[in-house]
Amino acid sequence: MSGKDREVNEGEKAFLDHYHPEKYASISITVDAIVFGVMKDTTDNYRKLDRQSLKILLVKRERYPYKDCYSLPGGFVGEKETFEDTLGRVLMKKTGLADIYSEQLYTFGSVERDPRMRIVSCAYISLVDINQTKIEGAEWFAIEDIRRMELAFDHNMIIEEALKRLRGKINYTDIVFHMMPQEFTISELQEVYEIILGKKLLAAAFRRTISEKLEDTGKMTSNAGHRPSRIYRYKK
Amino acid sequence: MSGKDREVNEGEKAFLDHYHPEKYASISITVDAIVFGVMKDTTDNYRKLDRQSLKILLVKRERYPYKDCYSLPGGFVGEKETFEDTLGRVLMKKTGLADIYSEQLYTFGSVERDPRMRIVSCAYISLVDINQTKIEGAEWFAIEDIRRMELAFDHNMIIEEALKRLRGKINYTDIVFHMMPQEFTISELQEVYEIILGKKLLAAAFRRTISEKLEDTGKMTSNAGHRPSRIYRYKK
DNA sequence: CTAATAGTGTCTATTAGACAGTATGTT
DNA sequence: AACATACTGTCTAATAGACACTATTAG
Repeated sequence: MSGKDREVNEGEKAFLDHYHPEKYASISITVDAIVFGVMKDTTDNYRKLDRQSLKILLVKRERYPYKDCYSLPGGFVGEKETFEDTLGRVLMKKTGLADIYSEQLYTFGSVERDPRMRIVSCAYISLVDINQTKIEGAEWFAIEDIRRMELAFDHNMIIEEALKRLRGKINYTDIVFHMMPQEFTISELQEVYEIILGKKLLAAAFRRTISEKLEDTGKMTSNAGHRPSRIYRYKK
Repeated sequence: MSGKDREVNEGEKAFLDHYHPEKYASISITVDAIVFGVMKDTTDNYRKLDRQSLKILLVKRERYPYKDCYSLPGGFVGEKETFEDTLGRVLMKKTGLADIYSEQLYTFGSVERDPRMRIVSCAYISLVDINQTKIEGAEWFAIEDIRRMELAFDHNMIIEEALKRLRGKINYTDIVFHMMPQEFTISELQEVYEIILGKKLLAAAFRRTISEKLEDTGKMTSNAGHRPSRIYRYKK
């Protein structure tokens, strides 16, 4: 039983007519997005595979506070706006992204996290296939580089929490595929798992377990300087 | 880099001096608690074990909106109050509980979830050992009964989400033990798992896997009308 | 003795880890 | 040929499911 379509009795109606929201605590809410993507870093050695790295989209703040610092893309939730609407609006405006996979991460509400006033951040994790998207106004940063930067607010901490969540979910969900290109090799996929989990996996075991989620495209890689690889897509 | 102790330059200082929070969107935040506990329902048959059931604490609303409806215990977050502080304050006031295990569940932010104004709910799951606590002002309800009730706001839905989270975490964390009495039998523990997972488990397998988390108290049950059971406590 | 639960033993099926060994492109 | 990667086969270890079997109490 929730909201709009509910029947309201006389007593409640009278109560609502005299309710003054202005007199309650003034806390603002922002939605911040941790947008993850996987990027290929091309190598010079013709024989070696391109290594991939996990990246996050950051924007440079144009205003105070933390002017000129990098931060997660985010913005204030409007009074008639759902978190998801805010997320979509903010991502479009600050990064140029539209319609990407997102899920709520956690809500950060410590009192002093923003110097302006009490601002609570509802953080969302978003995953994109970097190849399919054109970014405007934001830049991709590798996790290792971000760890050496001082981001605005508590955003360094938020990113670490996001990584933990990714790591926790990768083995019992199919979220990784939101970051993968349409077609990929098992080795590429394995490398993404390894980056997120922070450890090497055994190729044989990985192939066995992952293969049930994959569909053979019939294509093969070429000009790799070594044995070609089957190209797969995510099944279902 | 976050909040209070940060060095602030001249430009940012000037900006903050002229910042007026009042002119931004007015959204209120509540913290709502889903307090879970396990209760023994005594049987008449001297031979049968007492069955247990999973319960949630609800309070009857004394004010509009949803006056006289049952709802989750909750309350508004003060401007200088963390979510955890609000949670503690609200739980103490509405249920008499203090210092109980809690973790953030999810933040519910749909626009129409409260008829008064835009109110966002940051929901927390709390787990208590019912035997150790005295409840004042709230009542325990079995899940099955709650499913047949119409709770205030979107609280029915929030409870379902909380159950999903419990179910998801029970197998890779030790959270259940927050709901268990200090000492318990493996059968009792197994029943709690079964209630949360909504399915029967095989006793032999359950004993094997759970035993590493348990410590024998040396005590046994008695007067049970059947073979006595070892009594354990949670190890570590 | 019987009902009801406690607790063990064991066979099987499934899955993960380890790792050797084979396959196949490019230069 | 040699390098780098792709891919397969197989042995082993660990774990979960199934289920029969034994143990122990109160009445």
